[in-house]
Amino acid sequence: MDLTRPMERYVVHWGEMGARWGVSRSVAQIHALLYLAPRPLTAEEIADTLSIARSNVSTSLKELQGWGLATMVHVLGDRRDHFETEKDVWKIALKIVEQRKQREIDPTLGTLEQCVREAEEDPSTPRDAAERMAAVHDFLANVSVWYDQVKGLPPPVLQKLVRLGARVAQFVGRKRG
Amino acid sequence: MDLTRPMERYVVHWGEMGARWGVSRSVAQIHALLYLAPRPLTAEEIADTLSIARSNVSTSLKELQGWGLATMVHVLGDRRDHFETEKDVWKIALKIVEQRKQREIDPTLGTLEQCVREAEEDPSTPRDAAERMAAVHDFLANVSVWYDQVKGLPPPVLQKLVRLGARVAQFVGRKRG
DNA sequence: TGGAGATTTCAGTTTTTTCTGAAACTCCAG
DNA sequence: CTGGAGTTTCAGAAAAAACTGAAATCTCCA
Repeated sequence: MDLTRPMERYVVHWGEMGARWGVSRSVAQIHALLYLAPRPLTAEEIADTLSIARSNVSTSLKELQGWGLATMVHVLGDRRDHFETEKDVWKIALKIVEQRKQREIDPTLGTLEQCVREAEEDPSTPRDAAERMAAVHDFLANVSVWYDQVKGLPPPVLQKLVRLGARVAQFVGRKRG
Repeated sequence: MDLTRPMERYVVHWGEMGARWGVSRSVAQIHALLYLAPRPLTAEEIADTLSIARSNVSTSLKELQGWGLATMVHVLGDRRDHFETEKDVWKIALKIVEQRKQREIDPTLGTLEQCVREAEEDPSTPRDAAERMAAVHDFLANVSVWYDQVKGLPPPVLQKLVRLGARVAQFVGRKRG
């Protein structure tokens, strides 16, 4: 696919961003490309457009599919696989958060629980340390539960909430005050 | 400093987590260590405890200070620098988010603005593509403004909001409905 | 002023991650 | 079957990131 200057810039920047957040450059670039593309692309088109190896595209697409950020589709009369991505930014964001939660936060909660339990049993671990670990655990658990509730809300409602911003705190304050 | 088994496990896990989120292992481990430590530690103690080079500790501490996650303090009668970290998990979280916003989101907003502007001027860039870039920009801008409002709320209020979870949406819905 | 303790810098090494290209595999039409 | 288009796998190359140790710098005090 042909990339105009601004599109290229977007894709490159998105690659950098991905890298800073623990996703490989290629994966992020491919996602950005699919996001801008007017139609599903084949792996080869992607490789050509971004100048990366065909095999790299294959691997990266698999990873994107694992994140739920790319889906394979077929075009009538074409034997090749084509790929596209969600275009709704809110849905994209929710998927990313969901995945990171599943892959990192949830396992961390498990580990922290064990740490806290062991720390409480172990007489040589200072009480303070155990309490601090517990504080981190509780924090993550709270945020996790919050997210599970919020993720179900339809994007427009989420948008409304975000637009309201801190004023939500006042609503809530009044309700309880 | 002596690390008991559970503490060691905590520190190691936190190191892994850091690595997955774009912070070097050492930096994350040092932060975890300072978080658990009962008193400010010297760079040398940190190096010994974590078995990493003294110079690495120096660099990492500087980075942590840059994030606002470690502060230098002095102990009476001791010439060496000692380091400690915030113990309130909410405050730690807010600092991290604040920094990532400043370092990554804000510059990204700038880039996206330019991309969108150029894309609108450039006749060879499809209208669709320009609109999609704009959608990402607007999304990030919204979240950014939201965060700026929310970060000022005192941690206890934030906690309350998180505990309320999705029910906040209903409050808001009723208020407007 | 000099020198010991403390810290930082930085060039080079090690480790980790990412990417490539060739080979292997799959699937289908002829 | 057989051939070719399409895709995946994987061992090794390349690139990027993290880490080390030695030397330079700083700082305080006798």
